[in-house]
Amino acid sequence: MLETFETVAKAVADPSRVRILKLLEGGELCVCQITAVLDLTAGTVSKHLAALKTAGLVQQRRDGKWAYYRLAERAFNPYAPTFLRLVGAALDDDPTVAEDRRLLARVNAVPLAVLCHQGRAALGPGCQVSEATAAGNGESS
Amino acid sequence: MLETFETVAKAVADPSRVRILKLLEGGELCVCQITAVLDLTAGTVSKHLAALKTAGLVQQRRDGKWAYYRLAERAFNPYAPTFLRLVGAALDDDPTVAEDRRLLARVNAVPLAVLCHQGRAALGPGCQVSEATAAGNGESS
DNA sequence: TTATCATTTTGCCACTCATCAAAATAACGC
DNA sequence: GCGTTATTTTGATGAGTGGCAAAATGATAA
Repeated sequence: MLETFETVAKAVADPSRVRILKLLEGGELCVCQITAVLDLTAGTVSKHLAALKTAGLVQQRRDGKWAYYRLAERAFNPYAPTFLRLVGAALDDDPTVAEDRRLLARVNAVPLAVLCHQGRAALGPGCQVSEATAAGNGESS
Repeated sequence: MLETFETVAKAVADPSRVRILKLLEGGELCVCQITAVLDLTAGTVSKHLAALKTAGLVQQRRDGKWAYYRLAERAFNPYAPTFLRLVGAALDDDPTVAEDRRLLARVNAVPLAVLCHQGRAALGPGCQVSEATAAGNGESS
């Protein structure tokens, strides 16, 4: 019991995983979509999703090559719904979460095949975290 | 914001700290009382309490040599009350938590001075975790 | 079957963390 | 002040973890 609780709490205690949960509030997403928003390696995102799944916080659906994840509606972990509600009620005004949602909107405009192949680059200029994000970011040439 | 959330979530994601929170539901406790129940080093318990305090989950009160901790009523961390409610509503039927409460009852029967000095030994026989806890534990002689 | 692509798994590394033992503080009593 | 006692802090250590790169797996298309 304590261990079950610990599993869910640990799953929620990581910022990347919380960001994923907040993204999934808008509906199910493909792994490569999440990867593009978070700007992490696909392997890393996959591991995070596995942790969330083990904790009973998300469910998986496979459609061909793509794997879709969504917030768990049927919870085998008794504490999962409570934590999901908690996360759902929190962080809506967090800047990172807000930015993630903004990026998600652009991600949704890109076909999956293109997105999976190009990654974050498919979002066009102004979305490369690595450079000129904090600065003015005004490359026009 | 995300970081603030993370701090509280991480604080709750450790079994020892959850046990402390569940103990404090019965009212404020001295460090040595918590130490006796959890059967950990005083230093370890102190560090756990510091983490809970940083997360805004508990408050501290000093009375002479003794330091008392209690669940936070005034929360400077906006997520603390939610997590406290969550923990408060959970794990009441967990065996470890139940056993901790049983031990706490015995701890409360011992004067602080004695408890602090003798530690868990002050609880009398049958409370030494190291031996004969999983077994029948029936010493009657 | 073979090639291709999305996802997952696996090493690996840097870093965090829970724990203990011991030293350092804090607070009392003398 | 000095000694005692409770708590906190400080190394030190072993276990766990998030990240990436690359290999392995799953699944489609040719």
